[in-house]
Amino acid sequence: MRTEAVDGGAAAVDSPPSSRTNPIGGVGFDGGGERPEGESEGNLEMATGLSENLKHPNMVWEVKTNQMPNAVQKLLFVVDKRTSGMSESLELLKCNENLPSSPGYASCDEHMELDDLPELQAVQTDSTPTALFQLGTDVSHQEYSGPSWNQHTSNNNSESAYSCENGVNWLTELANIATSPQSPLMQCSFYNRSSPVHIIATSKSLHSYARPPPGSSKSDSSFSKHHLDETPVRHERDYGSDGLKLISHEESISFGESVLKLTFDPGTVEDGLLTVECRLDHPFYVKNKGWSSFYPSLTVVQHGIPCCEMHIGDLCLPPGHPDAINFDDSGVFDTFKSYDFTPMDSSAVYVLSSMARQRRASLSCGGSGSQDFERSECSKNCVSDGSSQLSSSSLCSKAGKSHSSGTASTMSATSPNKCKRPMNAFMLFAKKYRVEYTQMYPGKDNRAISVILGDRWKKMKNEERRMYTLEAKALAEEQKRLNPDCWKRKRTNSYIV
DNA sequence: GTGAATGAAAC
DNA sequence: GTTTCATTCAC
Repeated sequence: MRTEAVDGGAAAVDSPPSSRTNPIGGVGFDGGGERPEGESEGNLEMATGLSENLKHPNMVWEVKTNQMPNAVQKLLFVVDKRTSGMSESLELLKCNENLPSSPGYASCDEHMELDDLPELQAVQTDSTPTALFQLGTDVSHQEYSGPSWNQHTSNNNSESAYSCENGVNWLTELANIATSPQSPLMQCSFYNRSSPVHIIATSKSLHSYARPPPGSSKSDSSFSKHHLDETPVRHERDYGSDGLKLISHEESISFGESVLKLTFDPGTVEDGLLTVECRLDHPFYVKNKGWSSFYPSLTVVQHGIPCCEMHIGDLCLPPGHPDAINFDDSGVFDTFKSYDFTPMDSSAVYVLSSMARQRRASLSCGGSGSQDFERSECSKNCVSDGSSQLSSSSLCSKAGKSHSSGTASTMSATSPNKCKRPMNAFMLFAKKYRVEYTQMYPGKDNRAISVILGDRWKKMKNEERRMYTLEAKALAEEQKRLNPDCWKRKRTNSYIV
């Protein structure tokens, strides 16, 4: 499979005849060759090819199977920016990795209650393989009559409701496009959707294929046929009904980038385990926690999605999952109130923050509109997330934890103007591994753990530290923007009224 | 409240 | 160059 830009400022997902294209989303599995002995686990790897600027990664889907580990299919999602007006705004479309709980889905969660988003509709699916996805600046999604990105969409979608009028705000149009039924971002009904989710959704077949074959090993063609013949719905129907339980994670370097290798347990014996590679900042929707990632602060900066910290045992849900819908993540969404994004941000973050602002205005909840107040709200929301044991985004961290420590929780109501310094790279590392080390060395005092952590930190290679440094920088930049005085050194008692 | 680590930023 | 403070929690 290949993806390439086409003329007219369009992004296209082209599926050559020879590719074993997964009909639901344009990611295909190349099931060729024999499965290496001893491997019983499906291995679906996804990687996002990052451009030099992390903010604007080219999305590269990479699919491997155990049957043919050396055969890697890459899907590069490129947006042609030649067309005027195709600002960075559209880049969000290529930044979405579209995992079941990918950033793109944030905008399509019914429970997000985005007042200004088009109403979501159940997406019908059919089995027709998708050949092309195209977005043009002058053709709004509802007008597009060519081969549909998502042919699993309902024909009776309320397209007319989203009609683009002259002079419509580009961002609004973008939002419409991004949230249209045809948009890959909107394939959010887990059981119906295509795209990323497909990664997991269709992995059932991959898994089944990866399992020890009932008889002789399956051939490439059989796998291919199996894939093409079955509709996504059939794949997804009984897949992940209870979510995917995260059972292990590790960080590794892939294509020069730090990636997370996650292993999920679908919960059914026949499905085996699912191994996925994704970016460090990839958010997942976790049962009873909401959006979560291993690097919440990176996620909020990269995708604008405040997250809780993800842990082993977390149950990842697709946004369309009933449990996901029932989870009240309004607090997470309200976090967007904290960000004062400008059109210069030109990202999904800006779009979402704008929506959040509109929503806030419509709700007219009153109270201070100051950032500080909102940050307090943010903290409160994070803390109020009782199901989340650990911190939410570091930007929205435990500042509001309000335990007795007077110095640490100075962002409380008593000193609303005080914000906490963002963590540096080591602190992020320490926070992440302190628990692990504490368990590893039971009985060790926390100070001793700190020594071990410091020692470990010094021994780490630069590339290993890089992810933390990156996250720390992102945090610092964000904090500077939101609170330039954050690093102001304490003048004794001066900030305590 | 202290301490133990590291690092960024203010003094 | 020095100081402060981010996290964490037993003490």
